[in-house]
Amino acid sequence: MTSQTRPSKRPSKRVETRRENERAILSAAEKVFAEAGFGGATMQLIADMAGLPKANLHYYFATKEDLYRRVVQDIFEIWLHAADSFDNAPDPATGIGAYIDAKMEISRRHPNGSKVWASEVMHGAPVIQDYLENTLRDWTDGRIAVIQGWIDAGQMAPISPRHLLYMLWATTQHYADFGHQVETLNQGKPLSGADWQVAKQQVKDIILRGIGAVQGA
Amino acid sequence: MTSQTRPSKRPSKRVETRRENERAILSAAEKVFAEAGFGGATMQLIADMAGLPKANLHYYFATKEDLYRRVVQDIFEIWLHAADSFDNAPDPATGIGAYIDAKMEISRRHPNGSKVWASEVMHGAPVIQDYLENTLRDWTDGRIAVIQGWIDAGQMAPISPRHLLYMLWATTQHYADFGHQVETLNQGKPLSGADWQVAKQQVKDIILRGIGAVQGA
DNA sequence: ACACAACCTGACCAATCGGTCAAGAAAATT
DNA sequence: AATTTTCTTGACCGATTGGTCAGGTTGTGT
Repeated sequence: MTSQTRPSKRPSKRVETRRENERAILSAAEKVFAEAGFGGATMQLIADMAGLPKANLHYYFATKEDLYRRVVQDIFEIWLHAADSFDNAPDPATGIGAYIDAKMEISRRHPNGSKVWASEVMHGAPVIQDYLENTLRDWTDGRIAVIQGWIDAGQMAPISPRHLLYMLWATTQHYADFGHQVETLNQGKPLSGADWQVAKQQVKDIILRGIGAVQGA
Repeated sequence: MTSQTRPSKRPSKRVETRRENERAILSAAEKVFAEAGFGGATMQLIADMAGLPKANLHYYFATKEDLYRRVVQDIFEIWLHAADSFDNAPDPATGIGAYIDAKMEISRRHPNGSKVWASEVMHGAPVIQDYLENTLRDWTDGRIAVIQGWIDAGQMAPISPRHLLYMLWATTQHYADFGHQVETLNQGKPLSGADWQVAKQQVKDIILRGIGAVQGA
């Protein structure tokens, strides 16, 4: 009974430590990669921030690129799942509005992840090109179909769904990727809760009005 | 008469060579910095691309950081002057429309510069923080006043001028910074002239409609 | 033609990087 | 308690980097 034959029982100290260390490393790596870029980041800096000796990082992640890949993949998951609110929406105002909310919240809560993602794409997506060509392309095609459905149903103006998606991505991610610029122009202070509320509302207002989104079925 | 006492005459071979070399270096540097980031870029790679020995780079630009600073500053100038079309516009549709056109054209013609700028800001603006705090802040305040004037004159909806600017920056720069993603989702082919036309028109349509821009005085 | 300044560059260097490894510590298994 | 497995870490290494420098070349003014 004291043994851990049942996997649902309290995890062994080994497993727990491993999970903690991996989380500490990934968290530190996300921050360092976001602040310095892949080329500017050093394993030593990540190790220091994670509170572990450098050699220990290489025990959990064989190479710098492996570690980086994990960070990018984790972000991609979050990024992709933000669109769950997109589906099953009765009308564009609800669906797109919820998507904007979700993506703005990601920019607010995961600014470092957003930056890593942006950096990866900007440099030609060296490690996640296959994700772009498969997962993201499929995802995009699906949402385009949904938007086109709304257009066909006369629930919004006949715009290009694809470019609308780009617009949503750009506008929401700007608050993370260019957060430093936004902060500098905000007297050097981070956006307050109220500021975020205004930003979020304004993005929704302008875009939803811009595409002539109709509320209700 | 054969001498070059008059500065307006044909420049000496020395001056000409210097200008050519500097331009070659800056052009190569922009590309390499955009593709690899500051940390990932190497002086050797820039030198190879510029067709010069590495030591020669250090003759024209003392350090890697000096070279990088010049690249960023040059971009900033272009970026800033895109707003000339903004001023003296009779109404929001004309002014903002022209600004969108100008910035979309920059994304199309100077994608590398855009990426370098984005990368610089994303990493906390280590070399152009003072530009952000002074030049850009003044510039921004000025345009905010212009937009507020339009709002007060009832020529557009009462939105937050500041967040509108962020939206314009984000949407237009997306086509440069995330150009690789856009291209991947476009069957892996670069946007055609027609594609750019559609993108440009759509950004203008949605935003101008979104802010309730009124044409004419 | 001469002298001076500007420009060019191969060879070189100290510093830093990602990654390795062997030897030991800690935990799990028997 | 013994043994095996997993984890930890300081010391180390080859490779690459930004930057230097001495000596040569080229252009310019006199």
